[in-house]
Amino acid sequence: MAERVRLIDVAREAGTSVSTVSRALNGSDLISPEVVAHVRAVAGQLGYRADKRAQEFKLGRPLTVGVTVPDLTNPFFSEVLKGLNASARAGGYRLLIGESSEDPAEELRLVDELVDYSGALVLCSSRLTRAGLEKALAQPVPVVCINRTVKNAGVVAIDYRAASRLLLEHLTGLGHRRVLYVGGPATSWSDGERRRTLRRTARALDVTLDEIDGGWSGNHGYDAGPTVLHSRATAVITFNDLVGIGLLSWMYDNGVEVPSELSVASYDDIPIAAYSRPPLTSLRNERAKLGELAWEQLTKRLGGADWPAPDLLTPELVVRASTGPARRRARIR
Amino acid sequence: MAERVRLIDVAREAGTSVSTVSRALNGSDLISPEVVAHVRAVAGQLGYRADKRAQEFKLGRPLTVGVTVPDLTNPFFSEVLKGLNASARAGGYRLLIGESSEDPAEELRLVDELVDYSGALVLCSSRLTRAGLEKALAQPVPVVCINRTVKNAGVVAIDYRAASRLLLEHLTGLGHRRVLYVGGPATSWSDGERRRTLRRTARALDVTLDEIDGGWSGNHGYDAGPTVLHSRATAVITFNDLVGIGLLSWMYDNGVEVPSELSVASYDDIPIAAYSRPPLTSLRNERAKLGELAWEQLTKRLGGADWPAPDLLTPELVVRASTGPARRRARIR
DNA sequence: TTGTACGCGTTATCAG
DNA sequence: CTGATAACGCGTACAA
Repeated sequence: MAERVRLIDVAREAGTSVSTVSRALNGSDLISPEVVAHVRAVAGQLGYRADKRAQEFKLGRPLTVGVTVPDLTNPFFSEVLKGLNASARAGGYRLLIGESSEDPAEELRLVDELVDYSGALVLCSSRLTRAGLEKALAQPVPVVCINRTVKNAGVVAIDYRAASRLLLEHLTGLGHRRVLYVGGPATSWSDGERRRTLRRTARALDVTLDEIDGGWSGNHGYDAGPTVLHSRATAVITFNDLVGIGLLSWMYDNGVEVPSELSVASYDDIPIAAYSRPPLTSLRNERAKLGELAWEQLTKRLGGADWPAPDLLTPELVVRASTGPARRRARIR
Repeated sequence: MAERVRLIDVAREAGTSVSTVSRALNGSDLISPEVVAHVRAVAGQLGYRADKRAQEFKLGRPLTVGVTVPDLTNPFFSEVLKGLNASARAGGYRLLIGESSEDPAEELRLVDELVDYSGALVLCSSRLTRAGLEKALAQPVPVVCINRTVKNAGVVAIDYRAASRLLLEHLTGLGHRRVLYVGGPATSWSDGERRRTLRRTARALDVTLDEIDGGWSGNHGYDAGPTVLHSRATAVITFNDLVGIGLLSWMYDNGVEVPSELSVASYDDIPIAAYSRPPLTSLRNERAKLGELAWEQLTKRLGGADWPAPDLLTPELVVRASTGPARRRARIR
């Protein structure tokens, strides 16, 4: 374990001073080319590597963006992280991750902890209460919220109004008049938005909309099976594809034909949605782009500008075999 | 944006010195309780928060563990990250993430970059060549490899020998004598291990094993459909569940009955595997535990001990409906 | 028990 | 153009 080579070692070896070495290495403007070459040579020879931590410490805020997600294993967040990471990295920043386990209190602790090491924060699908969010925004670093609208912060979100309209219009176009929504986590803002926009659109389209609570995983969808079956809906919209696939699975296990007896559609269109039986009609959204836009907002803000207007991403309906014409259900159990 | 309160501000306000404040706050041994109380009170009142970066800078190595994964959206890695993150956090460390995009060169760059900010490194399913791995291990911080065996580093991996045996024994028990393996990414060590152990076990069980190349996503499985169908195998083992589900989907689209005409089994048993049609027979492994064990090895090592012996996790076969008795296929196209 | 002074590794300021 | 030197915010010998 060789001793770490420091700036002063290079200076000594090059027969000059630390300032010169620093300048030579950082490409300062006023310095003789020969010295630069010499210093660089010596540095290379000695295997010198600047201590990035010391640099950033000296320079000010850390080039790190702290991110919180409710659950690392949720494919939606994985892709957001992917996009955010790529952009941030391209901008010279690194990602410090925090997982709240869907727990608002934990999320607040995370924010409090991450901010100590971060120059900016991204809250992905924050589960914080309104009050909690206020506290988070009071941090001395810029904060962007993904899928959560809020004042005085960056906002990047899916346009759920458009999303819900696409879904319901598709279903009414197939003749469905009675739709059931299987919801997501109670703390999820986007679940609230989905419900709100669905209700509103349902009213406009004269569709009867019922709602039940759910969650975000396949289990939640599977467990909702009996309730769904006993409802009078001819079509179901699920919080996301995992729930949708779980529900499809229950229907299959219980001999309910999809889509002839029941249509199922969903939000997100994660890759696996194309491979369910039947393939799931879903709303494609650019999740990675959510992360990229979050980073864009951050850079602008870090550059001294005010927060840009919220970025709203309009999803696209991918129609697959899980939705079909409305028909009276053959069997009721 | 209030000015940041520093140690010296607290000292001034408390009418004492920085060292006293520092000691009081850090619970030093020799200091009068009253002073401690007083300092704490003042600090609290001023809303003092230690600059963690300065602390860590002063104290030495950063309390951060850098992690590389080939792809953030691969569910396998998500769960590893989840486990690692939870453990590391419990140990006072944070996770700095890096995604190599399945590119060995990029992974090496990542290692080189992350090490500047990390007190330890975890390479998850490293795609590095042997030489690249050598370089990575030459870093001045301890490195743990997940799903990759190597000398002079921590190693945590799935026991693929046991895994492959479980799979093949299950299939031979159903009468299959001709099995096809649909492989994963060429740079994947674990794909290599799966092949190696499958071959070896196939020989022992007198099973004919064929292999084709694939990848890690549903598309790879779907695209392998025609080749699989035209092979003479009665059972297929796929690199992972995503590939398996993609393959199932192709079989369905093309009217091939699973498992009556073809059995499909796979590695990993990600949650969605239970919801495919038919549900996928797969090898359950504790992915989160891989992360936890990696952290355990790291703490031991950071504590000054030698690297512990590699941790091998034995998977468990979850038999579902995608595997059944071998039968001559009804149709060949 | 407390305070002073120094150092962590770097960059920036200010003389020269 | 270059070299001392002062920070950045904190912990801790050493001295008192």
